[in-house]
Amino acid sequence: MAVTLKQIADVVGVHVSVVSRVLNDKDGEFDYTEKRKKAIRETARKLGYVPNISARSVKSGAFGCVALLVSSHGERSYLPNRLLVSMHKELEKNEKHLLLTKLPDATSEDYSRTPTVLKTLMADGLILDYTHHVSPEIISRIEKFILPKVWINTKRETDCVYPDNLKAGMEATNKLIELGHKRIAYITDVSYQTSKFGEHYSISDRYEGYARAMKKAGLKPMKFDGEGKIIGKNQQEKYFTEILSLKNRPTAIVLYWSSLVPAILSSARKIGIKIPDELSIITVSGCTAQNDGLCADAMIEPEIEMGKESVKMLIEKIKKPDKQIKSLLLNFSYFETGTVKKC
Amino acid sequence: MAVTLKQIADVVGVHVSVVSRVLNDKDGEFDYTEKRKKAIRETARKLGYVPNISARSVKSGAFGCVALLVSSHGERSYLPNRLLVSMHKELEKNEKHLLLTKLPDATSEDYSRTPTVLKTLMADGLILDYTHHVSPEIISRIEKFILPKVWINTKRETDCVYPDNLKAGMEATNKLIELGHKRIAYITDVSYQTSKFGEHYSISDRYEGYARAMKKAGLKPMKFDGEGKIIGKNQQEKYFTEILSLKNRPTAIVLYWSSLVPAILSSARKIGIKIPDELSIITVSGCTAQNDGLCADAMIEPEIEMGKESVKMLIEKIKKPDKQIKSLLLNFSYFETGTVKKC
DNA sequence: CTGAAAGCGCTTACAG
DNA sequence: CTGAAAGCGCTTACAG
Repeated sequence: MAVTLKQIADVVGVHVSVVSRVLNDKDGEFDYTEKRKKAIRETARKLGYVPNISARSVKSGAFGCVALLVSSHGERSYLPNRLLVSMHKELEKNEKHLLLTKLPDATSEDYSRTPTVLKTLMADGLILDYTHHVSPEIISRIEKFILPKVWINTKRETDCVYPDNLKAGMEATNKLIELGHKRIAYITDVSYQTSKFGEHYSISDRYEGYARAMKKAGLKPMKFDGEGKIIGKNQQEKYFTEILSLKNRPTAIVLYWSSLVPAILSSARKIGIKIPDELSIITVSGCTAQNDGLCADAMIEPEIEMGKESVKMLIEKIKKPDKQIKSLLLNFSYFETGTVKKC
Repeated sequence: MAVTLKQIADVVGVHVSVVSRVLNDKDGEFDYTEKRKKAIRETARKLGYVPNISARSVKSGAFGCVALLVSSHGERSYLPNRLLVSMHKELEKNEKHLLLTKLPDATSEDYSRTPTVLKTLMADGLILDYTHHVSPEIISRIEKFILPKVWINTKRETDCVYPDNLKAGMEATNKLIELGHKRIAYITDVSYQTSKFGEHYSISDRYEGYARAMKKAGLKPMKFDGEGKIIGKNQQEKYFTEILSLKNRPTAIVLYWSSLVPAILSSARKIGIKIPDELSIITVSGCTAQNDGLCADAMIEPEIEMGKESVKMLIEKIKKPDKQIKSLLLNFSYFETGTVKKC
């Protein structure tokens, strides 16, 4: 079906090797006549020749491709637009493509099925976008896999790029402390189910950052976690109404994730608590939330940097597969919408 | 570096063909002894054999891979999490991988550089995630490219899967009309820059849906588009304050995209307009906004369906490359947060 | 019933 | 200076 070098060679009346060299501009040391080169190039164009990358790979031993393996939970997975775009940008500089693969889901029955990228040679390296929800079997299979790899969004000593969630929790809290707040609550993401394979490191780290900042300022942590239960969408407003009706209600809130912002806002509105005058809010969220209508100040995940840095680290590892690289921590940025004020 | 069939064959003392057949379970018609088969399998495991997919592709002529080409604008591009995940899910059923490529950006200097996927055979088909910001040269090069392709998120007669933006605009408007609203405003996304290569079809279609619904109800359209100018983040609140202070101010708003929700909410709050009692809001947004803290009722883009249906269509086209398939329109869903009320 | 050989499309070291 | 041949890793039709 597809046109091959051989077909061009037959039409022009030369050997495939000549065609290959001319089309790849490797004719530097060869003195093919301009006429012949032109004939080859034109025939290639006329026939609609497109080189077959597989054949090239077999020779070169490289794939020109990096695979991103993403852990997921049902329809959700940590795969933000900005992360992908910045990975792509950095890969482009290195003339590599991006292959996307979802890791088997903890909620699915086949949660230890090995994905094809881990059973086949099809990339030069792996980026593991690992939040949680991945079975220990798969993790160990990944670790044993021959290709160079870099982890993102998880906490590892080496070969890893991840956001500094502890610092983010600390910064958000300090910001509120500096504005004079004393009763600062930390609210976990009660809308989201934890995994049977454990929690994401950000859950403990963000809280830990908050707790340290509070302790350092001599303040008592106030943590609300719904007692570990998941609170459905239509119960969330009630949940916050209870918190905001407490005798010593918090004057400021640090929120694990922005999913609960609507519930807090509408609850505050109904009770008659004005934001930011009577209640300050800082949440954590992703880059796109800034364009998608987020209504609270937020610590924004360093998705762009994570994409870029992980690719750079992987390229380095592809060049020197045995080298262990010290992990890289990334800072969050701050997004202002006006939900934070002096106490 | 990587282990090959030959190495296994040498260790076990058989021919490569035997190894290939045993490891691929193609030994049905062959009567290799259990002992030999076991030796081959164990050696493969011990050496850490992983088949090279390129070599396989060269033989089979197929790549087991579908490329997604995404148009983009700077760091932005239409690449929602749910779209990717659902594509991946459907591709997995067909044992294909997903290759991600960004199309050259209208804002970059090399906006007509052909991406490698369009110069090389590396996939069995293409999905074109085309919003706008792509140069006409590239579009025509895509159209000429030999592989089967399916377009998404754009309006084409055939080989295309796209959200019914006209209907979405109509439904949002009708919902407000049924609740008794008469002064319903349509507000464009004044925060977003249009492209030099034209607009996305959703811009005219959503408005057209709104306009038709208004007309049918005998109401006069009220369109606010900032006179075509881009309004920066710190000017948006003022923009809405002006609109909401008009003598005959709208009692309801249909919003092109959710990016402006924070500005509307805080503007309404300051003027003292209660939501939803005195102002109803319906916006349009993506799937993830539902988890990322969207604070307004919204028509949600059918990202999951678009991913699934586009892959199904492409698989069909890969089987029958010459077949033209009638385009598929998808419905938006409705996300309720409580910003809509009777007038 | 089994193994050796041909061939997929390409590139490049090597012989003439 | 040029062209034919070898070979990348794999699969499978074909000869013994």
